[in-house]
Amino acid sequence: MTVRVRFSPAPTGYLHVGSARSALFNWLYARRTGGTFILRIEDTDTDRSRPELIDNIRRSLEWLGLDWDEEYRQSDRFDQYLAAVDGFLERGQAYYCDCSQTDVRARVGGSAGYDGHCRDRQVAKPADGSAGVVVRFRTPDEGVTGWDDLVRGRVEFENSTLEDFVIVRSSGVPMFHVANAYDDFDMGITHVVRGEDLVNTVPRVLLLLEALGATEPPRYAHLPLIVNEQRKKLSKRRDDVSVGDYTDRGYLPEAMRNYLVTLGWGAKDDIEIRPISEIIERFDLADINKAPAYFDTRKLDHFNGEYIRMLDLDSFVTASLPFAGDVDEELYRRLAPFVQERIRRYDEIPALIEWIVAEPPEPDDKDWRKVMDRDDVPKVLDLVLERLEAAEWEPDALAEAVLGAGEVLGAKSQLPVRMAVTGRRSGLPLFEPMAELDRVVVLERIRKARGRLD
RNA sequence: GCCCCGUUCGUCUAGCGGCCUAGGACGCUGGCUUCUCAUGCCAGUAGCACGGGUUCAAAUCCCGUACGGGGUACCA
Repeated sequence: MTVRVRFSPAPTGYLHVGSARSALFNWLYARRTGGTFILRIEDTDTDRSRPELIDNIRRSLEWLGLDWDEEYRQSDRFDQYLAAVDGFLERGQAYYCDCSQTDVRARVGGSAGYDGHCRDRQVAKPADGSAGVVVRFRTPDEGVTGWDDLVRGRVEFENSTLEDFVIVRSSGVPMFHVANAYDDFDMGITHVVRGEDLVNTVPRVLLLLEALGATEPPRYAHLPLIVNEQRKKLSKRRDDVSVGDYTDRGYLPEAMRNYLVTLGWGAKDDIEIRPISEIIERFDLADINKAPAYFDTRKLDHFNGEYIRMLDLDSFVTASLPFAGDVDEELYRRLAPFVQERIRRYDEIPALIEWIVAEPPEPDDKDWRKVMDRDDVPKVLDLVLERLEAAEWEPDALAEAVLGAGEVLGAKSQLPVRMAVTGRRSGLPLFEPMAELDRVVVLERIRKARGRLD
């Protein structure tokens, strides 16, 4: 049996990390088994779907390196779903219902559900354009519907807890459950891999599948949710989680993808950071955890730093240059080796190089005092100034001039000079970048700092 | 309320009855390397939610409790 899996986003928002993880696990399973990975846009909610978001979702998947083999859009297939529903209607598996939502709520009480009011009322098929009539699927009153979930084991629902749910809106547009069941059947989906928030839709889809004549439903694997620090499902509103946000902040797709894999799954040999090919070799749906996982950006940052340091110089320069701001490319290339081992995200770059390509930042008061409030600092700066006037303008000579001054005076000289020239007490190695600056600029910065000491 | 589910270091995970005085990773702490910071390397820190069973033996199996989560739409 050839594996066929699908990632089925609704285009109602940007692709967020939870959905990305679902897509990733589907993709991994397809690639692992030599199966087919399908992208199916579930845009049956015509009010909420935003066509322009489809492109964003596709781009985010591409960014993550998740390539798909087939693509469908449910809005292209409404006719087929409706034809299937006609079959249900003819066979008495579904019926028209003209109850308003407020009527239903009044009868059923505050809690949700439907009381089957129209089951046998023989509500007529509405004439075109008439509002207020939906199609409901007739669910069994007894028995249980269950399945063996690849992640969670046996899950069962009492059919009595399932109300006759709506499958076609009064607008005539089919709803999620039918579209989902029809497509999984029609497309020969063998495994449904998605978030745990969808478990309770399975019995409905299973019933629909049966009504459709499917003899063998797909296997289901429900992934544990990715949660925020409050242990709640990641939400687009509360949490800053769209994949695009991460590309903007300078994360590498490989790092993001690798980190996402560790949420709910772990390789048996304890190696977390590894090439995607090795992950594909080892991945299996049966090994996925049941418990929710917290999306820890600190660990993501660590992964990203590791991936940044794995890059060769050319790749690093090409990838990070757009984040570096207004810099000459050749100059940036010379600084890049020092930058590369110091950052975990590309958006940290500007702060590291601003003293070289522009002006140093205004020093932090505490840092300034910590470095400069020493009796020997004025003497040190004076001597450094004197030696720098005459020094050959290249890194080794600059180091000798500055560090030598310290030795002569028996004082620390690197930190005060760093503070004077870069405006900070930490950062890139001092002398190589300093040699990129003009002598007059460096001398002026040191004199200015020296002036503040009197 | 009703339905479904989860629980191994602060966090992510390995573990699927003996190899576990529970392993790895992030974080944190300390050390070495070093022009600062960072990288790299080394060391340390901290956990099987609780209570009953089953078994010669339980983190691993069963039951209960507690806590947590998901769902409960003419969203998906």
